[in-house]
Amino acid sequence: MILSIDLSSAVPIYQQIRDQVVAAIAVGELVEGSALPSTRQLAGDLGINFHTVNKAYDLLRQEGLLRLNRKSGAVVQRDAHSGPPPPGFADEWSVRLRTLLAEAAAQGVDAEAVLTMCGRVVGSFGARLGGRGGEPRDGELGVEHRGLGEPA
Amino acid sequence: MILSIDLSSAVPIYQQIRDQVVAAIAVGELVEGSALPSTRQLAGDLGINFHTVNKAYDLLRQEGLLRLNRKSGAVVQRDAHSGPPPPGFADEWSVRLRTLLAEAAAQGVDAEAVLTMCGRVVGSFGARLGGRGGEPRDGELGVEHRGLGEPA
DNA sequence: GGTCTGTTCTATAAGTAATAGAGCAGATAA
DNA sequence: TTATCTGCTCTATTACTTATAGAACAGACC
Repeated sequence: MILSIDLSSAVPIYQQIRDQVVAAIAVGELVEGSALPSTRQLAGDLGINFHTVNKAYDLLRQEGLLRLNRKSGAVVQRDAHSGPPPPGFADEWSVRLRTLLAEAAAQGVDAEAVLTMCGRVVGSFGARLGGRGGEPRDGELGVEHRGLGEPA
Repeated sequence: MILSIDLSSAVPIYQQIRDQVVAAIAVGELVEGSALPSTRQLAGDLGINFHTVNKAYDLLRQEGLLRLNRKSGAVVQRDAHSGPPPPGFADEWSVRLRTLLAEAAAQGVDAEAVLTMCGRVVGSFGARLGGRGGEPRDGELGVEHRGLGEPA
């Protein structure tokens, strides 16, 4: 998994981290049991403060996607195959879905195109099924910078 | 169109207003040419500051959905039938779509269910086609409060 | 003991969200 | 002309968020 952050983005850093971990779980790059690097480690690799990583991990824990403890560090707690979503998730999520799809509709993207894009995205998630990937069981996260990063 | 805001929500008020105008355009409740109430009028009806409404309208103008001028006030500039989306919109939008769909996938919503929900939402937008609604051409916005609103 | 982990506290600087009041320019109607 | 409406701009304040930083604690591991 390659984690990249964009310091010049309007999206907060902690949210960029969260979004990318969520995407990695959706794709199958991270599965239940996968270990993530420690907050200080990842912060050092990304060149940011460890409190920012802490915030991202804490958010992921609140969403039920991460398990944190002193013993084993940060471990993925659930993935697409860990069972049904928590109660109430679908309702809350579909509200946001409606808002996002409405934006495309208002801007003139026709219904067919919208559903085609949805299908393509969802299809890209299932791509890694069956194999469970090449033992992605360790916190080997690549690091990539965009924006204000020095070339080091 | 009924505009309701939730003062206790984590979503900023100006964004709630924006989202609901976008949704109204997607559904067909507002079409190209529809007039919206003035900033001060809507602010008064909602019991909020007119600068907050101003911010929402300004956002909608930046997105190309609203036209603002001293003469005619706030007027919807485009809807689903006003032609193709502006260049670059689809790219930027699909990034957000991927993030949102990934969240559902990671939480265990299966691909089929996700696409079903997408289809249902998109279908609800096309519901008002053909008729163009019952002349929704005036700033007759209902107002509804949730959260900390006094019963007045 | 030393080092790693998550966790918690305080603190600061910069930015955002929402409030408020005042005023200007142009268009409209009494 | 006067009065009122409109969008628009300016300053200002309060509260919250974002990201930084340093310090410390408890538990696990070698």
